[in-house]
Amino acid sequence: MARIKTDKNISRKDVIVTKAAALFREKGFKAASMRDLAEAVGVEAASLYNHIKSKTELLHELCFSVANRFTHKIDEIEAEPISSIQKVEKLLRFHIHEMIHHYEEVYVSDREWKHLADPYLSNFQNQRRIYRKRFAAIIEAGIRNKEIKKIDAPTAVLIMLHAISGIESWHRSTQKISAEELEENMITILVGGLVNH
Amino acid sequence: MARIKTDKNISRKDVIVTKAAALFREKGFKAASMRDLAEAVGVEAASLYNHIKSKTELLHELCFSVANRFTHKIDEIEAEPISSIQKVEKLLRFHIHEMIHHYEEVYVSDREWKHLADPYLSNFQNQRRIYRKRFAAIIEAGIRNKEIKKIDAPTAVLIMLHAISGIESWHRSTQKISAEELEENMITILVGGLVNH
DNA sequence: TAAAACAACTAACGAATGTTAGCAACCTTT
DNA sequence: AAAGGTTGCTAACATTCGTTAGTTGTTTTA
Repeated sequence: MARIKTDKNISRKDVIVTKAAALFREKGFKAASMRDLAEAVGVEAASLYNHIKSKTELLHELCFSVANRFTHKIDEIEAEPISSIQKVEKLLRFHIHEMIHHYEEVYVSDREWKHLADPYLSNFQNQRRIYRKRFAAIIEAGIRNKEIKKIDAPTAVLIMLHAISGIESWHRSTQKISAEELEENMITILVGGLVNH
Repeated sequence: MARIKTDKNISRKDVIVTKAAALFREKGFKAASMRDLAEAVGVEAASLYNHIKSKTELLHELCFSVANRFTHKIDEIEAEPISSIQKVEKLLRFHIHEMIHHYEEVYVSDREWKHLADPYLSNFQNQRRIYRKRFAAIIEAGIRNKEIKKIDAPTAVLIMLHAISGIESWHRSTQKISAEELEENMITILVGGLVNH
């Protein structure tokens, strides 16, 4: 009976959630089976249920842990006494870091949230909608004081968020530029597309 | 026995493929069942097999019809005697049009190609890789003659392509700006992020 | 060291999935 | 109107799925 290996401060459930993120990212939530997950963890499928309630619970945990990180970050940035364009840049850099260093989680949260069930689904959609509105509000403030081009702010938000999800392809590519170069290139293009020249 | 309704020049198979695109977009390929599709078409599940070979065939058709359209377009644009930045803009506008007017197909091709089976999977990945290289080559030419900022071209391609897939959110939003405004905003931001000021 | 808790196992369940077989109804052509 | 092809139906299949029950082994607690 090979137990799930755990270090201190990392529960068996955490191990399962992490492996689930990798698996859901690779195959998609629906296509990834609990038997696949069990194999990745090194255990029988039924044994997983000593640690988790359901497959969907895994998705909840992933989606909301990511969503909460972004919500906290925008709380923080909104409060800072810096220009709008600096706020946008900070937010973008945070998105880029998250996408680089917590790839699997963020990716799953981004692509697989559709498979959440209510009430989680509605909650998640709400949280996302509000986040985007707050992001758009920062951009709109920047437009008002002429830091940023006259553009439709919600459209700009869409572009920014989706552009960053392109880091997915960077992860999968064989000839990667460094993470730092990637970040600087993205900032150059995206912020460059916003600022008023 | 209610037959699948067809107009002239549109086969029953076409009807099924179109409905499949909508369904795969809404639920994802794996989560959409043939019984769901049958219901959308107005027929029993087994009856679908008089017109198609398999569920996967539907995905092939969708993915490659989209991929081929993009390949043909880049063939066309490469041959035109215009500046690099104009080529980029033309390509972006084509992507935007496709994403606006053939939303379901394009979205499915973009998100669900992972569920293709070999040899289709490899073919598709190849076609995509080559397309992106050709796109990057256009950008690199623009960098060489100083039309475009010094940036990593493959990264720029990722940003452009993924940014455009953000139109997905525009489709789902209730308060839409017009398609024309959307297009102009996207071009402003994306081309603005590339050009050398 | 005995008892309690935790975490693994095997077996199986009911539901859902893609697909096939066999047959009936419809349409087109002759 | 007969014949043949097309398109639909019902029934069923083999798998796979998420999950539960019941049990055994292992670790922690007292």
